Order: sequence, then structure tokens, then C-alpha cells
Amino acid sequence: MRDLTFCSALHGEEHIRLRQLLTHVQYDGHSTIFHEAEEADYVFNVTSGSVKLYKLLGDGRRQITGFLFAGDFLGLALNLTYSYTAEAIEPVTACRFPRQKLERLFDEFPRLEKRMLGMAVDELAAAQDQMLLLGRKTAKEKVASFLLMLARRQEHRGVNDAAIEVPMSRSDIADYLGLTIETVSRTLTQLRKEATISLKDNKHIEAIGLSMLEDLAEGL
Amino acid sequence: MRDLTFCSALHGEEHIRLRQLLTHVQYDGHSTIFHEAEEADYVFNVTSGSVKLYKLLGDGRRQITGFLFAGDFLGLALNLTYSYTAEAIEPVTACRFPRQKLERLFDEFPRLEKRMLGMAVDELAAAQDQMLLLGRKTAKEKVASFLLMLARRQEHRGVNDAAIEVPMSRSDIADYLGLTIETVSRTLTQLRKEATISLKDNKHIEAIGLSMLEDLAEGL
DNA sequence: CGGTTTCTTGAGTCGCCTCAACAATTGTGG
DNA sequence: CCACAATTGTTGAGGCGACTCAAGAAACCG
Repeated sequence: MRDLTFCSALHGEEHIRLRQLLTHVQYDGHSTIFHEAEEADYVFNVTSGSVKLYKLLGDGRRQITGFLFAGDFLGLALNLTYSYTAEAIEPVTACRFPRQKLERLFDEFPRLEKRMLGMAVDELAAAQDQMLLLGRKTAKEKVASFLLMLARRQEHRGVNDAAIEVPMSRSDIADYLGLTIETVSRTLTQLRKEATISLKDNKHIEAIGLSMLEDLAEGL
Repeated sequence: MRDLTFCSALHGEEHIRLRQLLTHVQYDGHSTIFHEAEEADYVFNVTSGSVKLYKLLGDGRRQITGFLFAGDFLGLALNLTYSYTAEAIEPVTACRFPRQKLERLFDEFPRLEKRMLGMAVDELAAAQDQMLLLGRKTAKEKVASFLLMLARRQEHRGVNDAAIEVPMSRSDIADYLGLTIETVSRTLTQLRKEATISLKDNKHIEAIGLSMLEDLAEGL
């Protein structure tokens, strides 16, 4: 299994000092962890549950910029304020670090900062993939890419389950893919009729073969 | 004027060591600086000209993930390979750093790494804004946001010109905004007819008032 | 169970895309 | 410097994929 938290896989002293900083926190489903433009006093490490990140336009249009699961890092904006809102999809537990103290620890242990930079770079690559999806993929390709992303991250977390867990609502999926809930629903129905997936229930989807999703996702 | 390069605004020793690493390089317009999936041996700092970054789908659909101008940093993927292609739009000059040597310098001067992390975080915030644009904005809002972005970055570079410099082709703009060239062209015409902008020539656009663009960009 | 929310499905519409022609600009060799 | 070709940008007509609006089905929940 991969290291699931920021704290783990670190050596003695660093680990101890990190543990001194963190507070364990919990959030119910649908509760807000922090708001866009709020002062960024903390960074988080999700230990269980799932989180959505989103930005809003003036008239309420919403774009979900990412989903987080156990092991994911949250709030690495080193700016003064958060650049998006973070909300729990299902009950969430997390480790919370005071940002300033964490930054001071960076000076002492540059290793930590390297780790942080690595995570930022990974997120950046994911963001670029998502831009390609939003700008250039069809509804079917978007939904296939989304399911594939969930499957891969689930595997990465060490969950060994044939069914893909889909904790988010159709509305969340739509706002993540730049579609409407109706189009998401219709596309899932279409994939089911084409026998690419089977819907066990609304929160669990089974891919008949991941390779079929992969081909769809890349428009092949 | 703001510090335009990675090297500048650094103190004595760091600055000297950085200068020892860098090579000055030039690229003609339309020439490729590096390809997606190529080994990421170098990072760059653009000193003049402009660059586009893009990703491709199997069938040739393209998404431009960003434009770079003087002062911008390029290739901060600390991964093994570049995650996108970088191509010069107009003749480009840049400083080139061997990635491995630069990383070793990070160990010596954590300050440099902090700087790098800060840049990655800024890029991440920009990427999230772009996701909102691609997923949820209309063609008109997209074009207005694009012009506004160019105007702000031009100002940030210290260029004091009423006209917005637009070095990229309609095709590049389209692939950046998730539109077609025809829609970009029509939208610019529409903005001109509504007296929001005036087109001096294809590479220079004047905004009648930035606030009109700001309102359009946010869908107000 | 009823009431509420979420999801699905259908019918009709619209914004952006496609295809096509033309205009403007750029580049090239004489 | 001009003639010509090639490229890039504009405009129009028509089509289509995803959206809107609306109704019903399913799931959730006290």
C-alpha cells in the first residue's frame, strides 16, 4: 500500500515534529471545510471520506476543480487566501496543520518542502489533463475519463474492488466535467446500454473492461 | 519593474551559482522547445518572446494549457518527462538550466526551492481559473477573460501600452479557450461592434475599458 | 408509509461547430 | 517593388451535441 498521509514515510525527527503540529478534525457530509477567499490558515491531509473543491461565477455557475480522497493533500495554496471552496461529500476525517508553523518547519527540514513541491507539480499535471478534458472532449469521453480517474485513484489507494465507488452526486459530476446533470445521466445510460459499464447502484459502477473506458477517454 | 527572471532578485552567492548553471538559448517562431513525454532534462526561464504550451488527443484535437511571456518559468515539471509540448509563438530567448544540477542547488539554497514552490502554487491557481473558464463560461465570456488575462500580464511585465499585444494566432486562441477559430473571430467582431474593443490590427487589440471586459469575463 | 430530494427520460431549443466561400495578410521569387 | 501563391482571418448557411424545461421514477429519510 502507498503512503497515505503527508506524515507517513518520513524519518524520525521530522515525523515527530509534524505530529506535534497536527490536529485531527472531522466534517459531516455537505459541510464546508473552507471557503474561497477565506484566509488560508491551515493545510489539511484527508485521512478518510471524500472532498470536492470548487469555484463559483457571480451568477452561481460552478466548476468543481477536483475531488480528494484518503491520502490527498488539501490547501497547499501558500497564498494568503484559499483560491477555492472545499466541501465534504461524505463524512471526512483529516489532519490539520497550521500553515505558518508548517512553513517554519520547512526551513528546518527542506525534505518536507521538496515533498510539497512534488505534490504541487503532480496537481499541476492533473490540472492540465483536466483542461484538455474540459476544452476538447465530448460528453462521452468526459464521463469515460472521469470513471477511469476514479478507478485509478481507488486502485492507487489500495482499494481492491471490481466496482468503482462514486460517492459524489450527478450534480457534482456534471460540475466537474462541464456538463449538466441530464447529460451525465444520459451518458451513463448510454454506456450501460453499450455494455461498457454496469450500474450496481448510483454510488457503485462496474467497468466491464477498463480498456474500453481508456479507448473512449482518449477518443480512439 | 518586477523581477523578470528566476535569477534576479536573488542575493550574492545564490545568484552567482545560478548564473554558472544557465545557458542562453534562442528559438525561432513555430519551433518546438520540447515535446510532451520527452525527458525533462532542462527547465527554462523566458527572457523575451512568447511561448504556448499544449497537449494533444490521439486524433489531433489540441488544448493549449497556457501562454508564457518574458519572465515566465517553463518546465517546472520535476517529473521524469514533460507533461506538455512547448512551442515558440514568436522568436524566443530564454535561460536554460540543467534540471538535475538545479535540483542539487536547491539542497544548498532552500530559498530557491521556496521560490519554485511559490511559482507552482501560482500556476495551480491559474489552472483552476482556466478550468472554470473552460467548463462554465460562454464564448463571449471566454474571449473577454482571455483579453483581460493578456492585458493584466502585459501590465505586470511593465509594458505600458494602451493596446493589448496578441502575438498568437486565432487558432491558438481557439485551442486555449476550447472554441473554434470561427467562433473566436465572430466573438471578436461582436465585441468590436458592441464597442467593447477596437482591433488595431490582428496582433493588437485595444480595450475601450477594461471594466467592461471584467464584467463580461465574470458573466455580470 | 408520505414527503423530499435525486435521478432518469423525453421533447424542443440554442450556442457553438462544420463546411464553404471570400477577404486580408504574409511570404517569395522575378 | 510587384505579381502570385500560400497562409490566416472573416463571414454566412446549416447542422448537431449538449442545454433547457418538464414530467415521472427511484432513492432517501424522518
